Amino acid sequence: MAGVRAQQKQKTRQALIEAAFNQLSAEHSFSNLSLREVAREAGIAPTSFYRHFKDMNELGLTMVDEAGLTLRQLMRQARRRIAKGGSVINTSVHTFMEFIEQSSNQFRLLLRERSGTSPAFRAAVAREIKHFILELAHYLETETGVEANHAHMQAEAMVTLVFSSGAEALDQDSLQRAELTERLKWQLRYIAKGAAGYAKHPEPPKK
Amino acid sequence: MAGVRAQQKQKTRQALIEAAFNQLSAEHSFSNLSLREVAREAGIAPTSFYRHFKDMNELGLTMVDEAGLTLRQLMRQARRRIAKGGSVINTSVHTFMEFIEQSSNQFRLLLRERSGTSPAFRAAVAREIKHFILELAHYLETETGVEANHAHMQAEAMVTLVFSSGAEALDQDSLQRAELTERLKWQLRYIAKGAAGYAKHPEPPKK
DNA sequence: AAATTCAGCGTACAACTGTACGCTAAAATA
DNA sequence: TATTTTAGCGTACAGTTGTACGCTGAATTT
Repeated sequence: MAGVRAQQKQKTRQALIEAAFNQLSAEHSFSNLSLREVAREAGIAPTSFYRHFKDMNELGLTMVDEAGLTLRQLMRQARRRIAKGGSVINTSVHTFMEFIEQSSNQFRLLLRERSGTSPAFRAAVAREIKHFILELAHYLETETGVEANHAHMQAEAMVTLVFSSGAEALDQDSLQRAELTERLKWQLRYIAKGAAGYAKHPEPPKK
Repeated sequence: MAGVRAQQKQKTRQALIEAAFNQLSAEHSFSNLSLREVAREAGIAPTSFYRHFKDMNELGLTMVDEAGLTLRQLMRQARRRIAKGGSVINTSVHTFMEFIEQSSNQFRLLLRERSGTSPAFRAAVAREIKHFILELAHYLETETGVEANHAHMQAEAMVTLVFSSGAEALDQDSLQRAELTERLKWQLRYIAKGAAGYAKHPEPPKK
């Protein structure tokens, strides 16, 4: 049983999602996408939209999930690179910038809806970012021996900076982007250095 | 010459601006305000709108300016408080949180349009934030003796964190807000501490 | 082979949008 | 006082939006 029917349905569902992502851009945000335009780009009649989503809102939440998935996959990749001996800051920043370059519209969605108009959206994005933060916090705690609460605040600050730089990077060419990345790394180092003083088992002063 | 005519014009112009700010909220962002609704709330006919602004866009830019002005006034106030002997971090954070509480819709505008769909808006917001950063950078440089470039990166990171926390604070009650503020202060301290190592005239190790 | 399910379509409608155009009355100017 | 200027209004229109409703034909189930 191939399930020809269900298979086709999945396909146009995906077409809708992709059409919506395509219409996101620097000039077009989710909240002013129209159901009709999305349907048009996906190649179906406006009314057929409802066979897949009850709402534009429901589409949007699905898109947030998808963007979150991409982000999590990237994180896993970063972890692998780090495990292979890459520097944490370098690898993470570099990986994140790849995300922005390759999936800019997915990032744009997360970025904008984080402070957007729909509470459900904001919550969904916050949840995705939380993953990010928790994972980093855990890493920092075990790896640098910083106290749990401090590790969490540190992770939070770092993720905030990375996201914010990502937002700036969206508008920039690769030269500016390289400078931006350098600055970001410095800023992350400030935090790492500043937070290092709060280790669980305070190590004896170096040397 | 009171200029009765011009005076009245200014008044309804301001009414338009305030109507627009009123319609901004957690659920309503600038890009989906409608000219007609704004005109309705301001108590004028839709077509009269054009006597004051060529565009909704032009209205929006005016609003960004106004929000920026509020922000700058607040900054000046913070500086006065600091000069009177307040701690820099405490005073700044506290002042900023006042801005968010008292002018949440102005802050919402800056927050959202920073990563919004109009390049002109993004530029305008960026300009306002730049003021903020430059001023802080200058303060850090002269006051803590950190090297200029580092001072700027440090200021940038701090402003980013403050803004980001402000965004979160918008959704929260005063208890959560208090916790958030505490966390933010820690994070700022990380940065201050971490960046302190890059002073222009490296001071001899303390004591 | 007959019956059921259902993705997609076309039509239709009411609500709302931005804005062109010309009028009016009051303020400003001459 | 006579003339000009202009903020604000009402009408009008074409375009777009979301979505209710009923149909169709092919895939699926019985």
